[in-house]
Parts: sequence; C-alpha cells; structure tokens
Amino acid sequence: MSRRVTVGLHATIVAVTGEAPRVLTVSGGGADAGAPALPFGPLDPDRHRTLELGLRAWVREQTGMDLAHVEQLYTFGDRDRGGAADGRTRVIAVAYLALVRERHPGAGHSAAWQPVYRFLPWEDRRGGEPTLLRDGIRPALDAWIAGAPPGAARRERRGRADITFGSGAAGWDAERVLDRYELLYEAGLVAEARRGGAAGDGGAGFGASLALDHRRILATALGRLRGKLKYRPLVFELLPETFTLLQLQRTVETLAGIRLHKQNFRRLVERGALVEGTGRRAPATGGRPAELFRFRREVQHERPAPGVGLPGLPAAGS
Amino acid sequence: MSRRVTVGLHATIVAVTGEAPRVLTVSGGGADAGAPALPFGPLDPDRHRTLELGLRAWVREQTGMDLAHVEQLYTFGDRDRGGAADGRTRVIAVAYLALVRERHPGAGHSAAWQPVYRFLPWEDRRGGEPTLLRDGIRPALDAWIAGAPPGAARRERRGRADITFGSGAAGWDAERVLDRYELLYEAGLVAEARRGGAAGDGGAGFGASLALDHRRILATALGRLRGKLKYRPLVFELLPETFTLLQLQRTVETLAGIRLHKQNFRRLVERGALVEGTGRRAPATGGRPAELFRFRREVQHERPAPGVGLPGLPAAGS
DNA sequence: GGGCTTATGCTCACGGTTAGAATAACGTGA
DNA sequence: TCACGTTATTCTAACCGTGAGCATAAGCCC
Repeated sequence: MSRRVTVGLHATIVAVTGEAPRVLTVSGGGADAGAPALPFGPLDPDRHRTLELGLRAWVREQTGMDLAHVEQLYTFGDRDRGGAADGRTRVIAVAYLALVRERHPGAGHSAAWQPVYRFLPWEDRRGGEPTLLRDGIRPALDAWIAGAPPGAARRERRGRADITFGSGAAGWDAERVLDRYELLYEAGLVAEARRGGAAGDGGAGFGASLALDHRRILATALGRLRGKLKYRPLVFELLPETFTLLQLQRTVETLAGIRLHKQNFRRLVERGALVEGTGRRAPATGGRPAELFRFRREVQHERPAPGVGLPGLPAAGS
Repeated sequence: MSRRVTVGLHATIVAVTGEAPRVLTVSGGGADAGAPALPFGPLDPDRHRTLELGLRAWVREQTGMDLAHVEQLYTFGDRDRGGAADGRTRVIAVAYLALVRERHPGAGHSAAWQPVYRFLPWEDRRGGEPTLLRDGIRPALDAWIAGAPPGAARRERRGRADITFGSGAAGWDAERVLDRYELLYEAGLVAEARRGGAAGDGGAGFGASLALDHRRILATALGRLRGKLKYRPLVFELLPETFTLLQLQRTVETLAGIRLHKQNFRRLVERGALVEGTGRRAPATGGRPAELFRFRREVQHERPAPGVGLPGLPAAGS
C-alpha cells in the first residue's frame, strides 16, 4: 500500500431566508481560483468518535455554527474527484445535509450564505420555466444530443435529456436535481466538467461553480431535501418557532422550486395535523392578519410518514 | 495523527429464489465466533479507481460473482463499530446494495445464500403478523418501555415502539426496517447489542446475527429496497427475462414482506406500462396458464418514477 | 366607507384505489 | 367426456384524495 486514505467530512448547510434557499460557504482555497467551498475537513480518527461528530466539529471551527438536524447524504470516492493536496493521498468524501433555522452568519469567520439557485439556476421554476432553460440549456443539450452518432447512442442521450429535464411527455420531476446536474456535467455544460480533462477551457457553463465536487454534493442535497419534504417534517427545521401558513408554504415552494395552490396546501397541512394554531396572529403585512401556527412534534409519533404534500404526489399513509 | 484510516467496502447482495429473499454471505472470521458476514474488503487506493469498482473486485474475489445493479447505501464510521484487527486503525464502512438475477452460488468459494428473514424475522408479514412479534418482541419491548423512568422518557420509548412497530393508530410501515432494527438494538434485544458493552452475555436475542455491524447494513438494504420498489423498476433485476404477473407479484411481496391484492397489482403494472406481453404462455402449474411478460426497459425514459405500486402508496406521476 | 390585500372556508369534478364478483382457460379424475 | 379444482383475467361499485376555483372574512389605506 503506497497511498494513504483520508476521509473528508463535507457539510451542505441550508437555510431559507426571504424567498430563497441559501447554502453556507467558506472561501475555497483549492486549485480552482477561489471558488467558494462547502465547509469541510478531514476525519480525525483520534478525536472524532463518529463521522457526524467530526462534521459538527469542523463546522463549528469554520463557521462558528452548531448544527441541529444533520443527515448523511452520500459518499464520493472516485480517484479523480480531487481534494488531495499531493497526488499521494486518496481522499474520500462523506457528504452531509444540515438544516438550520434562520441565519447565524457566525461572526469572525469567512463563512457566507449564498443563494442555492446561484449554483443550480435551472432548478428554480417558481416563476415558470426559467429563460435560462429555454434559451440556454435546452439548445445546448440539443447540440450535445446531435453530437452523438446517430442511432442508439443519440436516442439514449435524447431519452436522458427528456426524462431529466422533463421535455418529453413526462413533466418536471423536482427531485431529479442530481440527474440534471450530472447530465450537464457529462455534456460539458458546467465549468467544472472541464477542470480535469481538457485543461482550463474556462468556458462559463451554466450556474456558478463551487470548489472540488461540491456542486455535485449540493445537487445531491437539494434533491434529497426535496424528496424528503414529502414524508418528513423537515421544513420546520428551517422555520421559526411560530409561523403563518403562508410562510410555511413559501418555504416549501422555495425548496421545491415550484408554486403550490394555496388553499389545497393549507388543507393538506391541516388535515395532516402537522401544525396547531396558537391563538395569536401575525403582524399584518397588508391584508387580513394570519394566524400563527406551531409545529406539532407529536406528529412524528402518530403517523408513519408526515410530510407536507407536494402536487402530483398524493400524501402517503392515509 | 496516530491512527490510520481504512475504508471497507461492504456488499449486500440480494436475490429472490422461491418465495424468499436471500442474501449472499461468506464465512465470517471475526471475533464473533464465525457469524456469517457480508462480502467485504478494504478499498485499495492504488488499484480501485472508484469505490464501486473496488466493491465489485472484492465480490468477484470472494464469491466469484459479477454484479449488475449496484447502489450505495450508507457509510458507517462510529469508532466502536468494530472491524479493526488491531486497535490502531479506524475502519469506515461504505455499504452497497446489489441485486442479482436468480442464484449463482459461485463455485469454489465459501459463499452461501441465506434467507434474509433469518436475520430479520419480524419483517416478514406475508402470513399476517408473525407470532414472534406478538409473543416475543412486543412483550420484550413492553418490558423495555416499562424499564424507563415514568414520564417523558417512558412516553418517548412508547412512542418510538408504536411508530416503528405499528402498534398505535398507525399501521405497519414496511420501509422502517432500519428503525425497527435500531430500536431492538437499543433495547438490547438483538445479540450483537451486547457484544460491545456488557461482555459476552450471549443472550439469544431475536433473529440470527451477522458479523460486525452487518445486520444493520442488511436492515438498511432491505429498507432501501422496499422504498425504492415504489418508484424504480428494481424488481426486474431479480427476475428472469420473461415471467408471469404472478411471479412478479410474488417477488414484490417477498421483498415487501406483505401480501398484495392480485387484481389490483395486475392493473397497476399494466397501466404503468411496465411490462409487455410476449405471446407465449408459461408452463401450466395447475390452473389456467399465464401469459409470459417482459420488462419494458423504455419505461425508464418515459415516466418519471416507474415503480410497482404498493398499497397505501398511490402511484406517483399520473 | 370604498377599495385593496391576504386569510380562510367550502364545493365540485375527476381520477385513482380498494375490494370483490364474475368469467375464462387449463388439467385431472370419475 | 364432464364436473371440479385451480389459476388467470376482466369488470364494477363504493370511496377518497386531489386539483381548481368561488365566496366570504378581516385587516389596512385613503
């Protein structure tokens, strides 16, 4: 065994402020000219009793933030994924998703909140299909498809593009964030796809880049988050103690990247007994004041899959 | 840095033969007196370009089997999870799930197929609630609940038991395999829960044990498999090229651990356009001969989430 | 008070699921 | 050859949840 193995712990820390999901980044010091990075650091086998504790320690050190909800996402280990200072160390990355309430910038650290959709702009469809998709990505994908030899190979590319970007009969599947990112990567349409191979082509590509494979991790995180919203009460990790139903809806929409029907959303949430009204009402913002609600934590001990119900996806566990 | 880090690659290889899901095991050489183990081996940073390739190499070496469908499950890294020969190495485990068609015992190797439900007997409810659950597990859980101090702690235990084992208002959630295993582990009701702590209590516990934390990995795998059946055409990885609808149904039931309504299952599968009839019919087995069907691979390029539809879980993507 | 804005309540149509009954097709044994 | 058991396949009817929109309530601003 000549090479050593190192395990890196990477955190995708997500919050929702205003109408945008944000991810916490630190100033990346990698080979790629200061692209922002997710907070991360190597597992210290002596100090860190579990991977998750190691992650929390690194995040505290780099951002001054204590994490509440943390879950493991995926482990990346390709040889060419980068992350090694020398060429002599094999660096495995264990990626985590963390959700935090509100924003604590963590003073004195280089950490900063960035809008998630800066890195994955095609994922935000709240205002309908983004023009970037219609005018930029789809044409570029068409070119990529046409670049394959006719026959099976081309049909294969066409099929993948249709299913991931919802061009064909099937609609947009909000959860396929990773599939879409990986398709763009393979098609050479994101800047970091060219870092390894054809040297610094430097071509823009779509969306902003992150250091290393951190944009892939972010895509994994967003996809997982969107999927899990449906059967776990995760949104409440991102909301203050009390909130209005519209706040709740906006937060879900923000993450899911789509708009929801207001009345039906309210009905689902209430029928699911996810929340309970406090008698109080929110400071009016122009119209009739809304009641403030609180998350009913007991729900997790009552129903098998308590989630907020997204469209097209009937609430499971009737 | 005094200790080294090693990454182990672990494979949960599942097949369905007859009416039982089976997992491939090798003779475990661990501290725990030859409990069977999942095939595994350390990542070799020089030879293995990706984690998955490393896994395949180890499986081939230990079982003589080439894997088709492989997906990553989870990464385990607690310090006390075992796996280190000396006390000087920190061993991380990256666990994978693989599905294979039929059974290839892989001659010349010590590998053997074991029924999955030997290790997780409470998960098979095809014949109704197993007596082991009613007569063994539930009473033992009740004792564990009663063992907590009255008040919040006890309510907490009660709530967890109710939700994971479906005692309360909520029914049985087939996917919570890992939750159930971990509850039994915490309650000290599986043998390996006592390995680390109170020395060789050796108490039987429920279900057969696997080496290291391999039973936890198996539970993770079964849960993931059950969940994914609903939105991915995974079953077909386990079936021969052509099959009858009843064969398909039995395979799903076998994995899900529950019985399904025959007519409705057929309708779901057909409406989902998951299969296409070959004109041929299966050799009769006592009744009217059934038509043989074939998986329509194109489906993956047509619909966003093609799965087999389990009850209570309306087929997504109408 | 009129007009604007947002909250909240309610209804209706549609499509899917659940649960069975009913019928078809094959082998077996009287 | 015919009744019978077995499994396959087709069809129906009740029920439920979702999707979409109308209608009303309750604040603010002028």
